[in-house]
Amino acid sequence: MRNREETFKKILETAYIMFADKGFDKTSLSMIASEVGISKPAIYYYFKSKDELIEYLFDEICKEIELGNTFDYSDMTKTNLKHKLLAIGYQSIDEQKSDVHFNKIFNQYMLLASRDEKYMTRLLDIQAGYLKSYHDLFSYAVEIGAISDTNIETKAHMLAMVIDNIGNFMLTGSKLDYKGIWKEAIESVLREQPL
Amino acid sequence: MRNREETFKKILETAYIMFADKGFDKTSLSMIASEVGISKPAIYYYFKSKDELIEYLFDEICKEIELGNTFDYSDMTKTNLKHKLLAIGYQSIDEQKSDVHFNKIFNQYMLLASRDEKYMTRLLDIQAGYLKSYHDLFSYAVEIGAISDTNIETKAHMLAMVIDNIGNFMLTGSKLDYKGIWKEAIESVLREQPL
DNA sequence: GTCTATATTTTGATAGAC
DNA sequence: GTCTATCAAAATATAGAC
Repeated sequence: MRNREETFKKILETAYIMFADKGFDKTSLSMIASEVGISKPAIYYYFKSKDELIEYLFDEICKEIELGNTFDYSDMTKTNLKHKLLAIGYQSIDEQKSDVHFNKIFNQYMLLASRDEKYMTRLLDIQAGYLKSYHDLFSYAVEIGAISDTNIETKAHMLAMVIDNIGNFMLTGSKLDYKGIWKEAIESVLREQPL
Repeated sequence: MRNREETFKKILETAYIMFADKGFDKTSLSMIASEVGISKPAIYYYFKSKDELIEYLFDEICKEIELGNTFDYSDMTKTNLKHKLLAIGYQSIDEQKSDVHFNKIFNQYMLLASRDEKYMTRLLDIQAGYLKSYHDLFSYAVEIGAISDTNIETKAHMLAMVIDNIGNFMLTGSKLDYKGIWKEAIESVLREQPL
């Protein structure tokens, strides 16, 4: 016997994992119910349709991303910029390892978005915020004189592309030197153009 | 009235587009048949199941990728290396624009792969070949003395990450300066470390 | 809140005529 | 080769009892 809140949470957690592992379409409400330990109609007490469950999960994931979408660079200095950037990527890589489900389910929402504007607008927002967080960091680095201000937006986008795709590659199980790749990306970007 | 070969081809083309647009699960054989202009059972004359159709399409796509997975750098010189690299990325970006379906369907196979080893092994092969093609190009550049040989594998992987993810970002419809990002990636990588 | 029972729809797939 | 007719399975969703 569980109360409303506990069951609700359990459904969300179970759906998150099963949707990630098997995909939205290959995960039926019966399967989720069975895994949660309730009957299928019980799910309809909490969500009025499967699509609503999928959408609710999407909202939760979006909120969590938006929370972690900014960097703390209050203690950034001319000398520790490179260290800061390295740490950002390394942390992202480590997080990837600890939550294997996130990227799988997120990629499914990306596909959903290409067919449903409701998802698309939200994802574009997140993407823009994601790119902006790198740009803001570089702007600050320029402000404190840590780097020159040439092409900082493009550089920021380039780094975002690298770390984002590292996540995709990790999903496939390829054993590459991801931290090395990130380090190379940072060092490349920070190398100043010789005149 | 069509002959066997024509109908077969039409089914494949139609399935490719519909699977990309709506997804494997949301595209039924009835819908494909209707679009092709035949009845659903007619499809079973050519493919013994929906899964087989999906798999056949996968094989075709893989073959095509493998064909375009190598670069021609026979005419590479010390002075045109940067131009060569730029051209490779620009071409990839332009191709992306002309075939909007490719990345959509390919991402679905990536998800399939995470649940089916048959797809995974093939995709890992392709991925490895993809990364290797960049590595080989850099090795050749070292050979002809166009660049130093420090970290060339990592650099190659970094570039591959960038151009590959540009494709993903383009899929979302984000209007970024993709060619600028690629140019920045190339210039960053080619900048030699000051001693 | 959760259940059993059931309605409804759709899908993948087959049988068999032409 | 393609069709009509049909099957069996599975899914979403609802009704109504407890």
